[in-house]
Amino acid sequence: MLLEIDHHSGVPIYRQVIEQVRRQIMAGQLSEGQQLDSVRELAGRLRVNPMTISKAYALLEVEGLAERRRGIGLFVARVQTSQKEQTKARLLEEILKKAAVTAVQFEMPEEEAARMLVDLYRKHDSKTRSYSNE
Amino acid sequence: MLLEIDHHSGVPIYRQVIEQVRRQIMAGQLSEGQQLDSVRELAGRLRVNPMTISKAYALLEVEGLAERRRGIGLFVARVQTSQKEQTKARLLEEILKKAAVTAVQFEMPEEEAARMLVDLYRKHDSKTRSYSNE
Amino acid sequence: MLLEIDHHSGVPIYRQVIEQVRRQIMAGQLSEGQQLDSVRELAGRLRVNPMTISKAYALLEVEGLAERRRGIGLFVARVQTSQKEQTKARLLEEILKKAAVTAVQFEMPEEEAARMLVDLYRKHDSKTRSYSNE
Amino acid sequence: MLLEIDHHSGVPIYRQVIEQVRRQIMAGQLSEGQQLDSVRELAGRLRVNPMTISKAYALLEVEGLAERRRGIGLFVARVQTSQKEQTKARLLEEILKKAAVTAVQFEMPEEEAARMLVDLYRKHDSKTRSYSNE
DNA sequence: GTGGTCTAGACCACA
DNA sequence: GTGGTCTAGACCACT
Repeated sequence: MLLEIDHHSGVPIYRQVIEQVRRQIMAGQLSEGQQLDSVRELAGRLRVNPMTISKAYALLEVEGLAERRRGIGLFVARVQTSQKEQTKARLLEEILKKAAVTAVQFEMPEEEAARMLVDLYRKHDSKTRSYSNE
Repeated sequence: MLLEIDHHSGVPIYRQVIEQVRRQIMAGQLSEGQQLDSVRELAGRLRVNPMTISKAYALLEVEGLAERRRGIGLFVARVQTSQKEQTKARLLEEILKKAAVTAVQFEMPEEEAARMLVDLYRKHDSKTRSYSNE
Repeated sequence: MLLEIDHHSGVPIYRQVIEQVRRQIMAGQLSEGQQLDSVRELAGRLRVNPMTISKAYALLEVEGLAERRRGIGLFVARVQTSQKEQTKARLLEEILKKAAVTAVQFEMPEEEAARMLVDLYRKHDSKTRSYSNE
Repeated sequence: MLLEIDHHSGVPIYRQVIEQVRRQIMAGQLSEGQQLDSVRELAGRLRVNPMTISKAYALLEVEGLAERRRGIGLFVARVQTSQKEQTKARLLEEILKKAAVTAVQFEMPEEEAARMLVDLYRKHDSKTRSYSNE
């Protein structure tokens, strides 16, 4: 489970954890039934207070994305594929819209914005693939 | 000076003000030397406490984007064009990168992401232009 | 953390706090990573409103001299030694220059100015040392 | 009458005016009976609001350093030599003390502080003399 | 426990 | 008229 915490972003740590776990579940990088890192392990690795992780996990459970199995740990819950697709589409549209609005406001031509997006896409894609080959 | 405050976003009001004024300065919608709305006027219009606006303005001054002239008001500061362009480019790249990463993670093909971006661009662009024609 | 506030100087309290904390950090009396007094504690001790202290701390953070760790407290940030030395040298030169200009303008001979400076230096130095021996 | 206003120092303009005129009177650069620049002229030259200069002049009059002759203008008042010397000594001690305290706090050796003071003294002195020869 | 944000309202200083 | 400062007190979020 790869998580990156930015201590200086102003975004609460527990939210960063939720956000990233949620994304990975949506993207299928964390699949149904898979066990999440234990609170202690994750807290130790990220060097944050265990209570913070515990809070994030509790909220993921409330959200229905994770299930607690007593005495064992937390597992990725079953999510309707349709709902998953819907959420993914919503998140994508949100972020693309922000990008579009910024480009319009700063007067970057649409072709240039699209080109830049594709460039960044390819750069990130190849990096990701090389990781998954390791 | 058009500002929109979302009281339910969780983002502090003063930060929303800073963010939007900063963007408008960068985009040239607020030009060098132009006077900003007075603290009291803006506070009245947005229905927030004057101190909240004052805090936002103070931080814009610290950031070097605005200059206070005592007893007169707050004015858009002189910003090096090169620095402005640099900041704009950085902001654009940041947001486009987030979009690209999301698209990769959710396995949306690059062409589709680019097409969606252009769609949203045009939609927002035409909306903006119709405003400025009013 | 020893701070002295002069309520009658006309200098805003939050600025006096910033100024003194900044100096102590520069002088190494507050060292990297050290925790500052909590907002409430300092406010109580100095008998001022917590918001006033909070404002000072927020600006120290903007200045890069302090780091907030949410829910924990404020800590002295890591400052490059070279930058620290530079700042100290600048501050010293500024104040010495003001003194020199005044002496020239009031036609006090250079030897007398230097002698007076050394006298005052020793007086203050011995006072400081006796404090630290308590 | 040479005055320099720093619009970014945070010190009120009228105080900067008072401060500098007072110093020049103390130093004898403005001598008893000499006429001060008119409010309009000085305001025009410094590019500040005439009311600001007017306020400064009024306070100099209250302080007894200047005398208003109706219909003519403002003149440097007669000041007891003893009082003048006293004020000069006080101002000098104040500024030298600040320098000494800073040097002690930043651990600059007294000899180095004294040497630096003398250097700055000579530099400023020679600059001043060359001006007065023009 | 920590700091952050906001309000309502007062008073000051500046131009 | 402008912005700056401070207070008292409430409520929130984070650890």
